[in-house]
Amino acid sequence: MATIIDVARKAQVSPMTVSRVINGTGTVKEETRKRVIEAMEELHYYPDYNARGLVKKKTNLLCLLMTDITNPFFTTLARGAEDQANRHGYRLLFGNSDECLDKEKDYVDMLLSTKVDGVLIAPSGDDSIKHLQMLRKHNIPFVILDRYVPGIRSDQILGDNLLGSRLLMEHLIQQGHRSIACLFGPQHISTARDRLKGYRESLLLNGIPYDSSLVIETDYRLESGHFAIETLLNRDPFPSAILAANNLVAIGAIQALQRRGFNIPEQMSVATFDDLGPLSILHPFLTLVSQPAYDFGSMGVQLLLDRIHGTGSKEWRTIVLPPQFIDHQTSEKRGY
Amino acid sequence: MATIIDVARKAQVSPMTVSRVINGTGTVKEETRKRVIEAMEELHYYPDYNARGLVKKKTNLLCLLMTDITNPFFTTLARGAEDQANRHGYRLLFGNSDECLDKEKDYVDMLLSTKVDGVLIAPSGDDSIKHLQMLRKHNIPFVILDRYVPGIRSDQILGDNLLGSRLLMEHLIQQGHRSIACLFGPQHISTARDRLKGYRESLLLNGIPYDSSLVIETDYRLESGHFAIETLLNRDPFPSAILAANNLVAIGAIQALQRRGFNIPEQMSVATFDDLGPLSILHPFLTLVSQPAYDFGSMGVQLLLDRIHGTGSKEWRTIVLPPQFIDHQTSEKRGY
DNA sequence: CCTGGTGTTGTTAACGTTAACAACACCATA
DNA sequence: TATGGTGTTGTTAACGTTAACAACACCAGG
Repeated sequence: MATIIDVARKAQVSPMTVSRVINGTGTVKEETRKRVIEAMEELHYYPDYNARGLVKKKTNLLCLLMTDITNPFFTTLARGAEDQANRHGYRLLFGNSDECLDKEKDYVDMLLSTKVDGVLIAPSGDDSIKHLQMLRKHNIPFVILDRYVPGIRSDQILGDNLLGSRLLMEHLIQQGHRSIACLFGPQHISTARDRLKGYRESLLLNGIPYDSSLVIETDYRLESGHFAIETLLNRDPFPSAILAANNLVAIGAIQALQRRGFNIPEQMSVATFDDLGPLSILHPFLTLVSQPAYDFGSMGVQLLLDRIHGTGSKEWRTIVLPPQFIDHQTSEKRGY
Repeated sequence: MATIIDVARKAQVSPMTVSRVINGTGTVKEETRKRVIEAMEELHYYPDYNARGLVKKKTNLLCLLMTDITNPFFTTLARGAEDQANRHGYRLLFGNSDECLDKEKDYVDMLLSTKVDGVLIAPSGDDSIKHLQMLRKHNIPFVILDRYVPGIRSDQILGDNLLGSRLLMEHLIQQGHRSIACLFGPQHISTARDRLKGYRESLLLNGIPYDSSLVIETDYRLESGHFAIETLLNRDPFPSAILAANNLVAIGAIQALQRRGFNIPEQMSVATFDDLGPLSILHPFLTLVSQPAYDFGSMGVQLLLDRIHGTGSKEWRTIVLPPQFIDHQTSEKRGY
């Protein structure tokens, strides 16, 4: 509750001198500095970041806007971002768009009023371009994470989903699978497009015909994994392996299969993307390519700060982080 | 970049009139209101929350300070808090103390400068009392989540860990286990104390002698689950069941056991606390009591807002949310 | 003794917003 | 026609901080 003026009065100096002590700017006699510090401590003084931001036009606030905090990929990413931001004296606001364009818009509006210094965003989909253009118009630097958005250039940190998809398919095919279902994700999301593309390319490369009755759309949520299995069960042929759009769809699918009495992985191999938190360490069901989520966050902040401070390259930078192949059935790990 | 003054000029009114339109306070002629709104849109005007906060002494910012964002319990809790905060027009800042008192202190300092309206905190332990007293001294309302702190009174949302522990023990004992190990958590954390207490009481109630060689300390982290198993293996007797301090310790223990060739759950039953995200849906290894994490967050925000607005009771309120017993081995769910 | 630099401190105004009050027009009523 | 209420708008000052500049003391060098 004490202000810089209270401190100044107590230390018998002007507020400006106190400000200099706080910020380490200008020169202050050692004796005066001591008096000021003493006064600050006695009054339990904390500078007001908002007032400071008002005059400095800089809030030291970043925002990380994600599509789903409860997804382990994003929580780990968030940790990376948080650590890196704090290390550089920035605070980090979290937002959750829930894969929903409208919620994303609400957050962007809020950010414009909060006057954040920069934004890390995992876009909800291609239509997010509106929001990105809005940020750009207001001169708020941003870094795109995980999903690229056609039509906008910016700094971005992406995974290689095409390669990831191919790795999983090669693995399945190598294991002898020829009838592989693909539960693909929403096509307005770049990761889902690339993963589907990888599926088709791998089939082609291995001379396996594309069978549209094995290919089913999902929405990246657990429930759509259930539905996909129901649909699949009514079709012919029934596959021996599944490439799932993402981790949640994979879980949903496995759960539905188990309910129907299938043994996993004996009667059905399941491969998918992104890790699933601590439990996956000991899970024998899944083969997956994971992404270095922590690095997504920490490098994202790094790129963003470079842009904010004008350090680093003037060009837009795209960093592609390599997928890591993990077969939980054999505990085999390989980097690419 | 446009300010309220730019809008005022464009709409040919005073800034105050614009302010009235924005906030819906006072009276403004319909025709004027239209002109103002038009001007705001043309200029892409967004009010500056910081400037507003400065004069209103209210930031509409809350903070949720947790011990570990990557723990599914807290991410779900975070979702509950976020949804509830947004519903009431509040923004939510997230913080991660990493079970570390110093990091917690840094966050509290930061919050005092950020002038948040209120704080939700899952304390790192009993020593957090310093930080809570600091908040209180600065008149920042707070709600304690998950772990109580002896010596401080406040609004709080807690689980019933004593009951939870008993439920798990009853279950194990009912299944015929007599030699049950306890991997207990840090004793400066209330949840760990209560869980250990439940262990001892259940033994007593069932006439099973307490054997200190079956009781091992952990630090709530995955690795300490490993170490605990190593220690256990060198001791006599070897248990047939384990009560693990929390979800991560349980995973660590299971992993270590599997490496040693143990079949889970045939050769060892494992019971623990809190859910583990989507994967646990299909995990056959664990028996656990989970807590309604989403409600922790959403009710916490509710309590906090009541306190901030002065609505609700003057008395400190403690809400104890009941544990839910889940046996993933049988998919049995029971509420208590 | 003057000059000019250096070190130290203070003054003023501004950042964008809103609270409190003032002012004025308009209308109905006595 | 005077009175007073109501509806609408504007003016001033304040929130807590810092940038830009001003001011002054002190000392070395000519």
